[in-house]
Amino acid sequence: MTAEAPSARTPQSAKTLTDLNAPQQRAVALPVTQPPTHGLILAGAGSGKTRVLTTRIAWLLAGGQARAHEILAVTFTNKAAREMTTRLAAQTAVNVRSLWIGTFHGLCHRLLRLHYREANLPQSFQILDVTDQLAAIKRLCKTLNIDDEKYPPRELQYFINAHKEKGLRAGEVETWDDITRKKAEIYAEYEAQCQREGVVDFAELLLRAFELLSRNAPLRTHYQQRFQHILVDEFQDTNRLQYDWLKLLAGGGAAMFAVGDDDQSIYAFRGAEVGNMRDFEREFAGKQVIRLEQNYRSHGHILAAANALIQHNRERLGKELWTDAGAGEPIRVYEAASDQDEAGFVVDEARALVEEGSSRSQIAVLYRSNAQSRVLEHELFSRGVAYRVYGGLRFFERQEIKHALAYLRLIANPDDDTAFLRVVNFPTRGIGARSLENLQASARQINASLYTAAASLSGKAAVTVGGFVRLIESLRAAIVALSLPEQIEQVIEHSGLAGHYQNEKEGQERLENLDELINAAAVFAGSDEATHADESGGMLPAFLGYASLESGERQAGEGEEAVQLMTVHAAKGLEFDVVFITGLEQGLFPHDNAISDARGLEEERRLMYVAITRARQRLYLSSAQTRMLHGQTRYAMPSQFLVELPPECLKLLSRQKSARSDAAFWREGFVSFKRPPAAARERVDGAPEFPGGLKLGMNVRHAKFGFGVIIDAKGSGEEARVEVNFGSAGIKWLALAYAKLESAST
DNA sequence: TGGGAGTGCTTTTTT
DNA sequence: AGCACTCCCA
Repeated sequence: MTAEAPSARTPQSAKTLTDLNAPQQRAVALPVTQPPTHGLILAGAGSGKTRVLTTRIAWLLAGGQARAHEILAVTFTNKAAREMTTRLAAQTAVNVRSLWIGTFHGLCHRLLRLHYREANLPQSFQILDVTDQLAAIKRLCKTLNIDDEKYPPRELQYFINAHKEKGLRAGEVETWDDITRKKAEIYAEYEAQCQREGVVDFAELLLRAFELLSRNAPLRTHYQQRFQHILVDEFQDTNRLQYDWLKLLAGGGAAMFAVGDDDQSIYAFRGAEVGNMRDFEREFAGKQVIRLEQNYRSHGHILAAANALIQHNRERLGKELWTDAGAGEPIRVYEAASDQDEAGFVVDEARALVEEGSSRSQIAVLYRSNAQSRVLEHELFSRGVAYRVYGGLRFFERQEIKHALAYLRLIANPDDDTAFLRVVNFPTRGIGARSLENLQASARQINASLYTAAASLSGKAAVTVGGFVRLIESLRAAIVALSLPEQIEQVIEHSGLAGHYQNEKEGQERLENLDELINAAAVFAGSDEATHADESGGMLPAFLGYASLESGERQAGEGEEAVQLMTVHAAKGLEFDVVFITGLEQGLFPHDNAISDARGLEEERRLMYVAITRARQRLYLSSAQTRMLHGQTRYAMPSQFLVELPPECLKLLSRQKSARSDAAFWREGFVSFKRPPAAARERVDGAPEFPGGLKLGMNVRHAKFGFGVIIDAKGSGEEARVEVNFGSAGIKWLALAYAKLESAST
């Protein structure tokens, strides 16, 4: 029961409820019962998912159904967590701070900070990000004398994380051959190293928190009784461990409210299990499945295309979006001769749109892989169109920031060998590989951290390495009484980082970033997050944790008046008036690596579904017959996804003027997805010729595989073989002596 | 110690 | 092609 007059807020809450459509209302007002009524909300793209989630929380609070501290809301990104908090603050008078809203990792981090002893961690434990983790693994391999040809550190990292995400410790790994057995051994050594150094990686945050609750009955009971309502966003992206963690927390009778869209599951490649949605349906008794299918974002043709496309997937829970907005404009399709031509087309259209009054920031250019951005950027740049690329280095990943943080980490936790090695000789202090090897050897001998070992050195190393230790000690003493931003400022100055970058040619920007770090610390110190975090262990460790979990803004400014360039993955959750989906070629989108197996292809199709549903009013689809990739020209057929779209939603654009009517025109365009385009002839000129008059890039026809494009060739005479891309029939090597290939160019 | 040359990789990515 | 990483030499 909420003590302070809920009646005062009820009218407002009732009003928000009437703003919703019927299924949204049902979801928001899912009754609070005992035993609990769980909700699985299948929320299609643009169906008001976040709104339902926050309104549900507001409804629970306003009606006195739940108290703030009984609510746990989990998201995947910090951005989503922030957005939920902001929206909620606008919707309810309850103090949003007393709710637990955060990412899986953020919440687990909080649990571990609060109960570090029970979790068997030092109070000052630090978080390893992906880069730190890889460095730690490389270092481990070196100490253990592991052949990094046979066991590449990256593979080991994947191996370790994949198992942690399934909830498996090194001892629980299924070993069926020597390689796996060895990897499991390294995994065990890695765990021991992390434990010794007092560091946890991202996956460990989750696994450790899970184990903490599953092994410690009093704690488990405490949290199970506390959280009566667990709400999860983007449920389709959860991995096994996250799902188990949720189940464990909900085990005491909490109501689960999971919102997700199986059709937008595009992270299986990194461990997300859509199957969790099916499992939820099976495992949570007393659940209600509610479908949100009304789309408030896109015009009709765009939605029709998305629906038609996704229907080619077999593994679905089933859902069909509809809108009461009109059909809108047809989807514009353009088949370019080359990637440069494609870029030219995009920029032509974008400029025209801007001239007609469109905002540049409402135009997004999407692509499957980052490598594709180069050509687009070049064209936008040379023709003076402002643009922003998403992706790339983020603030807390910058070299100078990581250096500064490493000093701070070492001050907070001297056992952090990763941090030690990062800055022991940066800026250079004459500590070379040789002295470090000696140091590592003596550290191993006395089973202590590098820092501890460094303190007991003698001889020349005592001067250099010992000097570094004394530097850290004096920094720690000097900053102990200072505020967080002052602490960081001191460390940057007296570690020698500032001096180093002042002398460096390109150091100016780095210095500015270091200033920005001080700024970020000041902002952090005044935030709610800091108040939460400071409950356990002081401001500095709290800030370091924040810096690891919140990698910071991408370079791109979201609202800026610039055309937005990003991968389809990065576009998930965003929407734009105008969207270009580029590079729709078989082998690129869907990507080669995914085409061969059905599950991979379905994920690619979901990716395409996500891309299409980003568009509000206008959607462009483009492909290129020729593309420079990895320094080589590649030829490809248009993507099979183009063929899977309903032709009546499409309009083919062409550089050539046609006397024919629009309708006849697109019809011909549609056919061209199945038959090699006539324009392909142009690119055959100049290509090397092979026996039988065939050339690279030529369109051919095969009795069984149908139409295709020659993309490579080997050998000559009787031995001559060509590689042909047959689109949806796949890519095949054919011996010219046997395969009857006929030229299909007219 | 730092830079230049040689080598290999290259889908998507948050925490 | 472009980038990150390693190795070797001055």
